Amino acid sequence: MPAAETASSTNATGVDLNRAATRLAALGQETRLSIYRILIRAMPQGCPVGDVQNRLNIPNSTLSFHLKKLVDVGLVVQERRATTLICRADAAAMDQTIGFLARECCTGNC
Amino acid sequence: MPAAETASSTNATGVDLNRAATRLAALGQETRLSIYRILIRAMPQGCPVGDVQNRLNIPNSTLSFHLKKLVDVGLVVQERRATTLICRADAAAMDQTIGFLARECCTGNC
DNA sequence: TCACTATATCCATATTACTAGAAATATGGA
DNA sequence: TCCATATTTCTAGTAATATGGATATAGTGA
Repeated sequence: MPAAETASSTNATGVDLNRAATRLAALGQETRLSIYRILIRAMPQGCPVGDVQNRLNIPNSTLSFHLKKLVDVGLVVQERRATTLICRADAAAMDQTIGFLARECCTGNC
Repeated sequence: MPAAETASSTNATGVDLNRAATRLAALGQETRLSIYRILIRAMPQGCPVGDVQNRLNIPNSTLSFHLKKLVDVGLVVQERRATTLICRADAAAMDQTIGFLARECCTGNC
């Protein structure tokens, strides 16, 4: 009898599940989704934090809070260039997440 | 000068943004992502609520809470068949959401 | 109508997330 | 070193979300 597919299972699928959920949750917030879209559109050069802030018109502390989440889950990477931080969307991370959703479609039954 | 891309903008993109964020947030929770994956794998026949519960081993109130969210955002549709409710993942809704993420890649700069 | 199964709602509680002002840190130039 | 700019961390208030037991509702067949 296979183990129940609980959210807390610790096998490989559980790890994938956790990572996918964490990333989807990161994108599931309007401000962060807005940030992410700006970075997607700015690929592959990336975009400085300050420019993102100017586009969104939000306090820097709020932006930093959300940006950190995107970086923490691996959807965004940052690179210092002098005093500015360039942010870039990590396309591979997104592909991985989308892949997790689409993979194994229609393979089980109830 | 274009309007700032705030989360609360009310143009078409803002509506799309809100819907995408809401759906991604719905999937960004391990239990709900588990539910959704079960339904993806059970396509196109779908899966009764009770079977989902047996697979996940969670209280029915908790399952109902999460299932409702997935239905509310349009990712899952339900169809009554006698006393059981058949749940089905709505592939079009998912495509729409993924499309929102991927669309207009690399078209802007900072 | 009654009983049975399937599912949802109500409620209380615990946890986590969002926001933004203020202060702190980091980097490079004068 | 001192300054200016860029960005983060701290902090606290507020709001939203998750969980699960108890209870209610809906549908079906006897």
